[in-house]
Amino acid sequence: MNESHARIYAAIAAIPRGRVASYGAIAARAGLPGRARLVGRALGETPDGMELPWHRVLRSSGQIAFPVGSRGFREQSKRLKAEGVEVRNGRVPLSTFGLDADLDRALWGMPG
DNA sequence: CTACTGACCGCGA
DNA sequence: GTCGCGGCCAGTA
Repeated sequence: MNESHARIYAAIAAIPRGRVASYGAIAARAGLPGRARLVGRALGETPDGMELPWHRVLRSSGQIAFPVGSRGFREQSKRLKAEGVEVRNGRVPLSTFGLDADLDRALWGMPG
């Protein structure tokens, strides 16, 4: 656990229910542009017991990062559908469920 | 030190 | 839609 991880977790925790964000976007929101891989690593090291909407984090293509059919894949897919997010072939249409500019600003952007 | 790997990304063909 | 390539960087051998 370090500063970077803490900021990454905070950014993920801010994703609203029924919405998703990409690894790259989370990295950027955490003040770590270009460090998408670090986000993946941080998620893999999530402390036990920590509540985090990790299932709302996808690749920039909208694809679930886990191998199709794996435990993680099924779990993530299940959780997303459970909150109304459309998952087709392990992929989510970011144009519909991704954080658009307005919502993004309302969430993380600098409030006027 | 090099080499390889990994819940990634963007660009070009 | 597919491939390939370079970028990113922490961990491990």
